[in-house]
Amino acid sequence: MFDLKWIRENPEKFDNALVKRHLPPHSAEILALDEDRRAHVAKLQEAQTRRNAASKEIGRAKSSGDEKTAQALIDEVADLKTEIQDGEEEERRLSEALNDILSSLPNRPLDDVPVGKDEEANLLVRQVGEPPEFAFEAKQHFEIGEALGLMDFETAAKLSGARFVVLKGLLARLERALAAFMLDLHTDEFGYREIAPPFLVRDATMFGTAQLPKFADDQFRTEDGFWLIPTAEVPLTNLVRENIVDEDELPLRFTAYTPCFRLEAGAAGKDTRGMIRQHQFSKVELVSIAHPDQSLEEHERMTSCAEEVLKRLKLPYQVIVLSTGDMGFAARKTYDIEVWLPGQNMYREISSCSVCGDFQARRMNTRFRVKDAKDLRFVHTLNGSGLAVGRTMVAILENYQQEDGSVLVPEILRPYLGSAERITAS
RNA sequence: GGAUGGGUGGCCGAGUGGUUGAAGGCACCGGUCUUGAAAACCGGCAGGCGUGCAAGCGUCUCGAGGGUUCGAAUCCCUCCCCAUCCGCCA
Repeated sequence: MFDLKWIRENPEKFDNALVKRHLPPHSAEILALDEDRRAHVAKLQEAQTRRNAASKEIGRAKSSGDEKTAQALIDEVADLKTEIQDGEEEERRLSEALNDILSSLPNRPLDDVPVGKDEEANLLVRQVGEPPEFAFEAKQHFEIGEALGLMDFETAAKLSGARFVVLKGLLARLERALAAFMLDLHTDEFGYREIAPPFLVRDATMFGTAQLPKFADDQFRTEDGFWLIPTAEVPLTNLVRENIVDEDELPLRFTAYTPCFRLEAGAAGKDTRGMIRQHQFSKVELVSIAHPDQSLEEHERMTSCAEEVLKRLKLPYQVIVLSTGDMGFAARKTYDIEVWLPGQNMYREISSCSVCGDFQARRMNTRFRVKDAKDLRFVHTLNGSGLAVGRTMVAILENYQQEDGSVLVPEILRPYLGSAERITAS
């Protein structure tokens, strides 16, 4: 969502941002609507002013017993009434039209975001860790998991169809261990507050983080009108919807371990095998509600918090900055963290950390009161995966695989797995 | 699913047709007092939109929309949301 006043003053910047996102310019259309709307508002308010003045006079006339003057004024006001009603309706219509456009346009990329058509234009920021060398041919995670008898896609298909998995034994426990490890790290060391949020939310919540109205087709919806969250970003960010928060409690940092549900409507044929792309996966999410002056700094910090998970798991990864063509709708800038997958011989996304500026805050109407001034400003919001648990498991299986088909447990996870050092066929 | 009661400013909470955009309290801001702080006292303090260089002016908003009325937070209708009790249930 955008600030109309800002668009009025910076139409060319606004359009440039859209062009960077490979969308046609919209400022002319928006400003025409806006101008129309303001003209109507002015006219409407004028009529309202006259009505209000007349109403007051009616009160005075009546109380002084001047029925004749009162009646004349009443007749005058009756005419104004239809004018006002028509004006209100027109104003509502124009405001809605304006809102429909504004809420369907993506956020403006920051200036330092590489401009490009798609992921080809993403830029490498840094690489950390060395891909492991194997004396044998590295397998993909699903080969490893299935051979261990702990990862079962066939049974999952029986239960739920494609893009689901059943994990068993130590792999099921590994999922829980990873979540616990990540949450402990983010809460104990990085100051995030652990939240256990609802996984079903309503329209307004999905609108707040901008899944709605544009991406309804990517979401699961219950018959009762609830949406299954596609990420904990949705409930965590909306924790402060319609709130006025204290300036000195910023930044608010939240983390949650939740399942995420995605229709993957546009991903037919992509990553059909294995756990990479599922309708349901779990993720530990990080969300910050930040002061506008500190949101960029917070973005770097959040990214480093997510990276720390991979460092401690000793998984090699790289950080890239997404190009304007690859960035999500609400983001102004996004770092993706990609983990090395020996079985695929490539880096794959395991985390995405975005700073959204005031884009979501405007949709949620989340503000803070400026100290020593009484004006209200929109907060900035950020979100990042810290990390996607399923893909982290994939990375562990592939990076820690052994020639005999077993998988070593990263040291830091062993306390969470009953001291198990190795996952073997059961 | 059945039955009630509710939705008012950052928060609590008065207010059932006529300067009520809304008492009072809390919080917050400024000041007096104090060595400093607290307390006490005095003063300020809703948001959106429009207009204006600005001071300001206008307008809308008491969950949302519609209606009655010269006039609605207050009356009527529809919808949304919340709470409590009963039933069911982890």
